Amino acid sequence: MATIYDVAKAANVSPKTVSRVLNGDAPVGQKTRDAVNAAMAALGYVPSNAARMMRSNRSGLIGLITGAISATTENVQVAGLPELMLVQGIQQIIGLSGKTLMIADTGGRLDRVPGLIDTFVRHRVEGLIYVAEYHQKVSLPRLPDDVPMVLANCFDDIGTPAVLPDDRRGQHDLVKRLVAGGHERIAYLTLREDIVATGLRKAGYRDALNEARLPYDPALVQCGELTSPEGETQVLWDAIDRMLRLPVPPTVFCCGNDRLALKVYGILRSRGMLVPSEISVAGYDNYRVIAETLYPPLTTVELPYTAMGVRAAQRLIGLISGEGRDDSAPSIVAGPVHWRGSVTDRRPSNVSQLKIVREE
Amino acid sequence: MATIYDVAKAANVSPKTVSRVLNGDAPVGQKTRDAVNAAMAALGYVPSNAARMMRSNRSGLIGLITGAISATTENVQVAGLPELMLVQGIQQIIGLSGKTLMIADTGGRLDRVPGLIDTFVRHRVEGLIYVAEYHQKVSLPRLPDDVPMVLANCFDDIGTPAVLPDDRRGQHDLVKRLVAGGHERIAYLTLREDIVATGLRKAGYRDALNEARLPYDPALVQCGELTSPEGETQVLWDAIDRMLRLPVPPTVFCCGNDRLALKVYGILRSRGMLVPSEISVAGYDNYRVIAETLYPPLTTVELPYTAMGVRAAQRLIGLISGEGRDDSAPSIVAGPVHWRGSVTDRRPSNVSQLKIVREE
DNA sequence: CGGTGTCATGACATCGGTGTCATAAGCTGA
DNA sequence: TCAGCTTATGACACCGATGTCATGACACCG
Repeated sequence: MATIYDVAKAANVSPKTVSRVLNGDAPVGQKTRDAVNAAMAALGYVPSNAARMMRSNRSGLIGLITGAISATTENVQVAGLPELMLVQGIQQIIGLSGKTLMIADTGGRLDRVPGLIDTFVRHRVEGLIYVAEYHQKVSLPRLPDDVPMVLANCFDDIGTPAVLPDDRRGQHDLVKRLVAGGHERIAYLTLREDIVATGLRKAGYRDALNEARLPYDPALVQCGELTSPEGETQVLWDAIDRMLRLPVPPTVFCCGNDRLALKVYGILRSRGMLVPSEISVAGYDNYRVIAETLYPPLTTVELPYTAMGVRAAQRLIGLISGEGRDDSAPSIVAGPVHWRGSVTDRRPSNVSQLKIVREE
Repeated sequence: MATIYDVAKAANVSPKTVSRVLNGDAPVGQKTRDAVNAAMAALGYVPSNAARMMRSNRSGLIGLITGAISATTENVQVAGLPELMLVQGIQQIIGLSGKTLMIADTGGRLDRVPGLIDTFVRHRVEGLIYVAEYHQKVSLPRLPDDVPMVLANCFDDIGTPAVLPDDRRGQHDLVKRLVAGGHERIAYLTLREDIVATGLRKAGYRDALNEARLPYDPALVQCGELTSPEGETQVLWDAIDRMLRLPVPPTVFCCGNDRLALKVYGILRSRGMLVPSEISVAGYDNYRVIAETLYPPLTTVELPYTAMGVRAAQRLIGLISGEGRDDSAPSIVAGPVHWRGSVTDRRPSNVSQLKIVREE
């Protein structure tokens, strides 16, 4: 591969002049410039980032660690894929800043993280983003002091800058809208109890009930997910069965995520109940392949992954350029409710004052 | 950040000795070694890849270009997400080889590819993999001669090494199994006509019918997908309606992909037909979030993305180490049929001789 | 005891760019 | 006409590793 010396020789100038043409950091005569450009084209010259980096000490690299890619095989359960949109949001901002994103995947094994961090530090990344597969608490090995890090979709004990979804508000907004639509018996099939989002969303669910002065009935809140997929359908079936047999059964099932809602569709239909005319269903995530493809399309809350990615990248860029410590609280990003055909209002009501995204 | 000189000074040795401790390429006395290790730990020294690369001219980097990540927002239609498993398969092999994968995303815009390639060449990647979102023909800008490339899930005119899914055989295997299960009127709701896979799978469908000496009825093969999601449900509804009104209606619907099958579930059920007791449904892709979550779970053909990724990475590693031109034909990778509850056999039959993956 | 080989270590050049400084040419204005 | 400035260009050191070669200290062998 041609070097700057080859180009200099071919153009009959000094290497430094070639460098000046490349970087435009000092005036170069037109004739010289043309000669250099011609030589570069003829030799197919591409400057070496390694050499440039050595001198300038700026790699232009941002490291991204994620389990998102590998999450597709194992653990489909919890993770799903949409957190990749987080990566995409990060891409957008990093690309704009002229830096290059290096993505490394944990392959689902947390014990690989230290190795990946080491690789990144060897490459002298200017900053690091860690993306978790779902909202959770993490604890990562310490980095060298001069490598800033931002956590996306997760947080830790030691106040590392983080970007998180507003699960509490999301569930609240959805339930509030359901209440406005006349629903008073709102069932909630939650995700596993040990998941951070579950606690937050249950709180949001209660917030909305309280606001509307509706009673909270624990019988309407049940866990619909298992760690392993075996028997999950059965658990879900039983939970739904119990709730439908209540003296005053629910008129709508909120589900912990869209995948669960997909399952609930099947179960309700095989019980002969029509969605949405006899029973309404709502999800969470706005996992579009599911939510938009289901028949009828699914009302759900968007997990604002793209926006979170954008936010995380912006915070990192800020840390890199500002050099200042960023000790501020986690950024909490809320997503809109997507109102689709899987929910019907129980009575006419004026909902125009609500900020709801309406589709289709 | 500490350098090898800092470590050398702290340990009272020469930089070269530190280098020897790092690389183990020459014997170092035990006491010296301990002193060096202590100094490295104390300073938090991490060697610079850039400097190492300059000297050795080996970057240890593999470039990967994909639209897969960004495909999550736009174009959900065609792409779906599972091709990320391709990336995962690649990761596995590349990680094993001790090299580092740099992933760049096109953000859905093909015009960004040249820029991404340029960035990679600047980083002196040792090889490049291009991953397409679905089986298609591509035409990429020429690379410098010394950077080998492998295409995954796509192919080009000029014989670049490629790895492709065996769409023809996949559809053939599925239909063959359906026939063995007693189905004789097999409907096929295809993807868009302009997609490479559509032609291949239709051929596979006919292959299987021919083998079984079943007649081919064009009325049973209809396109069920549109470029835009608007009105797609209607098109699908009409196609299904036409086929169900035939004098001898189909007993099973094969769908172009699992997403389409999900839609078909909804449509069939809202027509009051039970899956699978009254009508069977099969998909394609083994998009697990859909196929395993649907109720009943979906029979489908696996698009062997992980295996394709592994294959592509292996071919690239071969090109890099062997230095030999690899002009061999594209690698065609077949995936198994996943037999699940969405299809029932029409009559008892011995299918034990078929190589079918049975689940659940 | 001197020659030869192995072990342990250091001096120095080198990879491909860029920052610093020097220098030469051309132009301006008193 | 010459000091003083700008423009255009080159010489050289340097970034942080590692390959090459040299050197000194021993050990072994005939």
